[in-house]
Amino acid sequence: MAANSRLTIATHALAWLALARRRGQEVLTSEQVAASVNTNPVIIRRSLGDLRRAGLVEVRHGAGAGWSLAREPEGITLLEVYDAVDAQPPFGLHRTEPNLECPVGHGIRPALSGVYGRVEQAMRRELAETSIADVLRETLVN
Amino acid sequence: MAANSRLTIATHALAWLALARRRGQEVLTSEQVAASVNTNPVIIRRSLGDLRRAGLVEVRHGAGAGWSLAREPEGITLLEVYDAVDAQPPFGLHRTEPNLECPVGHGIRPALSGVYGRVEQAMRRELAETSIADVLRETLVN
DNA sequence: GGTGGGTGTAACAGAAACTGTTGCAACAAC
DNA sequence: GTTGTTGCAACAGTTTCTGTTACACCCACC
Repeated sequence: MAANSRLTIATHALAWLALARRRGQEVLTSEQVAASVNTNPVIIRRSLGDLRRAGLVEVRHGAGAGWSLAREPEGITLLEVYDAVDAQPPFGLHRTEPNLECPVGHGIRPALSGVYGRVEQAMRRELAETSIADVLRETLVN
Repeated sequence: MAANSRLTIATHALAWLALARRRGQEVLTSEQVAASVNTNPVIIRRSLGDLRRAGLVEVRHGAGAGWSLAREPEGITLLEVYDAVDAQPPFGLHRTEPNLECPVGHGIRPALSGVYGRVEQAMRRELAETSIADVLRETLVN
């Protein structure tokens, strides 16, 4: 599968909004964000639409419209962004149901669900450690 | 993308090999494994081929051929299986290069690589905590 | 109250990845 | 040799994501 870049696009957009705000430009259009990410404005609207539904950004319509952060960048963690864009989980179970008459086929799905759940929890703990402000700081030193 | 089920298929095959061995049947054919996973034998050969290259299973050719574990199931961790099947990493960077003239576009890829690396390390630590024997034990209580 | 710049969303094309399938060469026990 | 099995290439089908076009809707501003 194509590597999932949704979290990357959304984080990029948020970091750019945070930097623009620090520079005094509160509102950016999807076209301005798209110019930094180097993609189509519709991709940005889809991504920022997810973030708006999660309460991370706000949108203004009409003339002079555009997007702005709904919260301080220090308070937005990558875990919230991850949940907002609902990227696919790292591992999937069997696509077709295994043979339930085999003892392994019968019990392996709940067993793996437990392992995969712990893995995802570890991932989430790590994502919660980093904020948009952290990403922006790291970005600007490069 | 379709959820990645490679780790699931490989782990299922290993658990089944471990159980069969405990029952006195050292060697299984790809068709016997496929019957438990409920898929095509070629899928199993591809998966077990990855595990063979990683030294986790052994194969015998000719008549009476088939697959067997190369190590004790207690000593095979899901991290080794994960590395053997090289599933895709959970997050991808931008598909097209961002605008390098924008300060965010310029520095965000190394910044995100750092975060994503820490997330993957957390995932790997968790995968290393579980062995095939653990999975089999959990499987048989369900 | 128009007007114009921008968002919201549907529809569709293209690319990429994975699964599943068929077919056949290679191989080794018997 | 015969037979059962792996190794692998080639291809179709499905799914998912990205990218693109098109158009309705919205609202600050004149």
